[in-house]
Amino acid sequence: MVQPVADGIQTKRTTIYDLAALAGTSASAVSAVLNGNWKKRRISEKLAERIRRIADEQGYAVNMQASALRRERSRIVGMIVPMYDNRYFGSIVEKFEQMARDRGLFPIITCTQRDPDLEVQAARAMLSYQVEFIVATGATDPDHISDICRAAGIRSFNLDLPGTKAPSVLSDNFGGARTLTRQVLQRNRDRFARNEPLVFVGGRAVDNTAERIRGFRAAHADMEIAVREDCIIACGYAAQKAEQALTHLYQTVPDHPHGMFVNSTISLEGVLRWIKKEQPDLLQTAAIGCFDFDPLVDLLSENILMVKQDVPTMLDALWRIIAENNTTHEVVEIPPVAAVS
Amino acid sequence: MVQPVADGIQTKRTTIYDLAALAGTSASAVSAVLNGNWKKRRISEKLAERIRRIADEQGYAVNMQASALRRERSRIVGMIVPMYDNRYFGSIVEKFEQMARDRGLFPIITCTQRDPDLEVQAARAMLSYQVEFIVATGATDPDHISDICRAAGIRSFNLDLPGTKAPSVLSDNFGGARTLTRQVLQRNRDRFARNEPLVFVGGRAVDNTAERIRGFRAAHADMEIAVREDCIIACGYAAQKAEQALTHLYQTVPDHPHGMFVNSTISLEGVLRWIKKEQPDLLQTAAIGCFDFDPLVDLLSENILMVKQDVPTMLDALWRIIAENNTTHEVVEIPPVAAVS
DNA sequence: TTGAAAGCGCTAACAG
DNA sequence: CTGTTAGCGCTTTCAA
Repeated sequence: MVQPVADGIQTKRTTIYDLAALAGTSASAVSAVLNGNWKKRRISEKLAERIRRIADEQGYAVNMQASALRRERSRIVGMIVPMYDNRYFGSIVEKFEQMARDRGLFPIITCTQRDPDLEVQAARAMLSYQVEFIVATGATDPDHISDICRAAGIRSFNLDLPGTKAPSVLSDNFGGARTLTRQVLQRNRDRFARNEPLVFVGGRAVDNTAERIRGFRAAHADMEIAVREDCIIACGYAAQKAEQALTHLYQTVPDHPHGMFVNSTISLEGVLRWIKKEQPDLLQTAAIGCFDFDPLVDLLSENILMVKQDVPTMLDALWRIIAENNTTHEVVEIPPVAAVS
Repeated sequence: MVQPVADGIQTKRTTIYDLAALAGTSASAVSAVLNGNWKKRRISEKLAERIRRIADEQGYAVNMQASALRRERSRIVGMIVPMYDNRYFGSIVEKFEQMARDRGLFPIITCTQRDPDLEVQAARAMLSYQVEFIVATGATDPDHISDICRAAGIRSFNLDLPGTKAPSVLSDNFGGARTLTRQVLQRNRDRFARNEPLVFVGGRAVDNTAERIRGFRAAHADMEIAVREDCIIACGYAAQKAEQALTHLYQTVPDHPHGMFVNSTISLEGVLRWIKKEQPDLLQTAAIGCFDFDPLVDLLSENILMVKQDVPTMLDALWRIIAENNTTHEVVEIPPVAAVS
């Protein structure tokens, strides 16, 4: 049954039938041995050893498509992620992959460019490949993904952005933003003798950003500084949007504040571009807070304070919920950790 | 055949047999219609339409495990990538995914942490899931992956780092490094009146880094500046390694040069940390070149010149080679693009 | 102790 | 124009 070989390349893959023929036994024995449940079948140690040796020699690899079809279990787990343009999602993916592999699962990750259609398409593709569950990370429409999964009878989980139709694990955006805002206000007061509110830049005024704005307000209240409503700008995450927003703000609002709360490193990129072009000394005259972490930013200025979302703890919580397997749609909020230089 | 439903969750997935029963036709008709080759089978437009409607109503999704098993074609393609800690690999993955989807393929990406064992393990896992080919990106041992793939009868390709047993697409490391080095030397001469060689920091002294060192030397020769052999430090990519290397260099080599060629943004992170701690005015007294791009670095200083590897062109070349399907192990070198502020 | 056989869901050849 | 059937590689009963 071993197929013709040309130039060292097998045209057909080795199957358990090939191994069975080579070992003078049956496919079912080979299957049992290779799956480690041969003690249950009381296969002789000798046969087991021979089968293993031959499988090794042939470089045999089980066909998971066939195995999954028969078992009705793919061992594949899916994760949807928006982009790879920052450390945050990068570390989420790295850690998720590793934790999945540690559990004997095969992770497939798709990056959907913050595009709702692509998210849905990706979820459907994953379902076609029989994933056991989907983690929707930072999805623009998590509930839609939950609906699709539910219709297919598989579970889904939300990470980073919450939904109402599946359990969610996210940062404590309110608490994190409140602490960060307070630190920045304090530093402006102590170091720059500025007792003024901050500008808020970046994100979409729902979900996480709404929570962060709430924390932003609470911190101002804590320090008895009035929020400037005309300086809360949820212009989206893109760097260019943030840059444009600031250009516009500084043109139209002459008595603007100087310190800022920036909603992500991506938005910060735009903010810094604008600073470089229009207000090059701003980093020496006011503090900035960033709800996100990048080590390069840390080197840019002493006056940019950051919080880092606690990815390891978030993923521990996620996998705990996955393992628990109950049907409540709990929301778990993980405090970010300070990353102040 | 439609299974019991509890709480809106189907316990069993809909199959083409369910659809066939619902439509009063056969599974093969359903299959043909859903695969778009129903004109070949001359199925009536009316039946086709009914089948499509019912499939839609049921939220049917083909089981790719079964389909792949039968077709002996998975439509899955694999990519191995080292880490998600920089923009370069991030953009490679984003673009690869998109190009795979555009071709009706399903990309699975695994991040292997620059760990040779993990690379092999990942390749084997992908083969078990019947990938049609594997792209090994920045692999520590590309030829090992090629061997494994060859034994399984599937093709492999190298990206970013070359191998001898599969086609390779990489940056023109020699040319890129030569140009970048020349620019930095020139800027040191023009702006800082320094006519001295550069320190080379980061990477492993093989493959790409060896080529870059060659370009580094060539540029020095071009400008008639003698290379300082004791200042070529291929200490690995990690930020901390670069930081330690510089600390050591400046302690042991008192007459060191000031300008630098840094081999990646990750190494640059360490270099900048060292600068901040030990030589905070260095960015005002010498230029630095970085073989890699990050928009945040661009904001850090006017005196850091970068080249950006040309990911779109590299991936176009990669997919061209994949499509060509011939057996030569060509090496394609793509010039990086300037990203000088 | 072991092997034969059924069947997971799908596709394609073949037979109407 | 359409349905029946065999079989992809594997796992798991069942029978010996």
